[in-house]
Amino acid sequence: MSLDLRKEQVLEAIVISHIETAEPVSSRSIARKYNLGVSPATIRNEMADLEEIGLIRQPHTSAGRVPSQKGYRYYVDKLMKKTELTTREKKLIRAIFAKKVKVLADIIQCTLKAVAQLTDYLVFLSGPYFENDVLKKIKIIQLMPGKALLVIMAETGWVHSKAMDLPSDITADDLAYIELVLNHYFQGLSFTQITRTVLKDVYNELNRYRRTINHILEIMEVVLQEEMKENLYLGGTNRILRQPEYSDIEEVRKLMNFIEREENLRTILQDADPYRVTVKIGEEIKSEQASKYSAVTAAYNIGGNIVGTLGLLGPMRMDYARAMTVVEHITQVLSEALSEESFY
Amino acid sequence: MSLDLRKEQVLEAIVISHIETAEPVSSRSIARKYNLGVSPATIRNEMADLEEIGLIRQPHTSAGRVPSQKGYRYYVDKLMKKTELTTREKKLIRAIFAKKVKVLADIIQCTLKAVAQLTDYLVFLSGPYFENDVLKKIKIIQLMPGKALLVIMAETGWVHSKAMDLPSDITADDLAYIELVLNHYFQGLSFTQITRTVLKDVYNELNRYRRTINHILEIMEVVLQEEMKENLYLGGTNRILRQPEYSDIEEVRKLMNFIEREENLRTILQDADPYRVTVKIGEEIKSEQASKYSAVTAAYNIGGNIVGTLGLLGPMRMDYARAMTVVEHITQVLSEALSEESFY
DNA sequence: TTTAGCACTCATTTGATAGGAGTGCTAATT
DNA sequence: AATTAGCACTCCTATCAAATGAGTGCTAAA
Repeated sequence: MSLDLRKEQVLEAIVISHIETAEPVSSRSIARKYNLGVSPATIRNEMADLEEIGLIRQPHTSAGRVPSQKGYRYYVDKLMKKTELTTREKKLIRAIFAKKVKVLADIIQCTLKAVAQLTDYLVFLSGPYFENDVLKKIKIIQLMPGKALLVIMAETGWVHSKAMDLPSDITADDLAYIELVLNHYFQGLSFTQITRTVLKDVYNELNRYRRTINHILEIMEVVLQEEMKENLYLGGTNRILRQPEYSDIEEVRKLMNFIEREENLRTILQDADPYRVTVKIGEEIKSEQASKYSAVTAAYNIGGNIVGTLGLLGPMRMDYARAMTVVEHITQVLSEALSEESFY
Repeated sequence: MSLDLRKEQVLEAIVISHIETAEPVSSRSIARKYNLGVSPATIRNEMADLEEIGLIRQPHTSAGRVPSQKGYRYYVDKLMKKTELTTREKKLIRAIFAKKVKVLADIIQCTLKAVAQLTDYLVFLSGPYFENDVLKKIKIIQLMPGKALLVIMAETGWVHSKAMDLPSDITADDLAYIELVLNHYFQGLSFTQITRTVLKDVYNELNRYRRTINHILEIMEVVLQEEMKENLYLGGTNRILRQPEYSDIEEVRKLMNFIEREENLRTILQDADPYRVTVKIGEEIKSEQASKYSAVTAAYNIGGNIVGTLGLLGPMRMDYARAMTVVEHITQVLSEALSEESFY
């Protein structure tokens, strides 16, 4: 479906104006603000047509028009112009990320903070995960009697370690043997494969150390799951209250309810195209409760491998151009920050 | 200041009723619901007296009474009866904590979740910190060329480890030597002492490894700071929207603004008496913006050492008895859970 | 000392009205 | 054939007065 030029201009005017003011847009205000060189009456005619196609609608008979979900989609796909961040804003972002942060959690906090400074939407992101990371080596290092360190090294260079208690009758030789077996079974496997399969084989092989191996495998599982778990972080809850749609407390409650269920946000992130900025408008988000929201998402990477996704959630009347620019830029900065050095 | 019995009964009725309904309490409703054996007129007289002392006030001339900050304080100190959690609720808590959680972050999540199930107030807690934990031993373990693991063991049994990159020209002997020196200087010192002092001495002693030692000290600092940082966790933001005081969006904004500034919450936790459940009402919280809120806090411990504090924040019209019970019980469960085993 | 009774206050609800923004349609204009 | 001026019509919103009712304070009687 494609519209003639003037219809597009009218639609664009309606979308832009409504995004800005949150109010229905009247034919007169379009004639005034956007120089289309025609009278309100003409615009009204066009509006009637646009409404028939379903791109805009009227909240009630004597009101102006607001874009429909379809209208926003048309706008995003065909009319929207890309925007840029100001140099000031870019500087701001650099400044936030500039602090030497060595811990993953801090970088995530920086990200949330940066986005919150740039938009009044909800920010959420799935923490880096390494489902496909491949295990390079396992080490068990005895720290003192009854206490050892389990170290898991991955191909990507990430190292995970966790302390654990040992039965007192385990000797250094035992540990060395266990380490050998574990490496034999697990080396070269991806994290997913490890948790799914081979566990049983190992268990049998190391039968005589049952108590210890149980413990070790349990801890390995914890570590791996920790690593593979796509942690979800959320921010901007205060900011979004500035959006006029949330001057009604009921709407706020609904929104809070929606984001309270983590899987809602997870789904949005998972449904995103990993290779480009994705825009989901209203019912395009696969969740009944989300029919009034829109989400803009983009993936971020470490050294080129996609490891997580960042998203903005806001009312359907979202500044899509802005949101896309922000999401794109931030994921890029985030990727760089993560790729720069090895983290814990 | 002490009141005669009937005044106390009236005050108690007003507080309880207002906590329940969030509405001003009339003399008639007291006469009806609480059998004081007197007429509304008598109660009105008592109310006039109570108002004069400043324990209650009238929102406007023809309205009932609501407790004042002083009134709540009197109630909490002298009238309030302790409540108990139902066995059902206790079971619920057990269930939430029962899942095998090995990671600190998970336990915190459990805590937030449990409290959110039990009350409709904001929950927040300062994560366990170990300012006074004493360093037992440092180990540097080479994993592969250019990569080593820095392990910090504390007297409490907690073990922290972090991977780091090494200059390629460092030998195993070098590392052993560095380890020796570090232990020599740091062993037996508390984490606070380590970050504050001795760093310089070490730096001089290990001058010839400057590049490496810089790196190691930096990482040590990160680890220790991570450990000492009183992390702040927050939950229940949705739940508190159920409180009728937050059916006005402006109030919500103010509240969000208040909790957005972490130091506000930090201050509340720091001001708490570590040895008992603390109740701060209205202006007793040292923050201008908090004059309409109340907070109930209690500390939790690991093996008897206090390591953090948990708090509830709500409107002044808070169910103090309930809040205190919940806070007390949860901190206890949390302490047990944390003391049970060694975590990462 | 208590309480019935009543006048008084003031927030809230209700209903009616006016105003205004905006549309849709028709007929005139270009 | 396309545009537009003009006007009737719709429906939301603001305003105001009046009614309502909850609750008090005070006085006088019990």
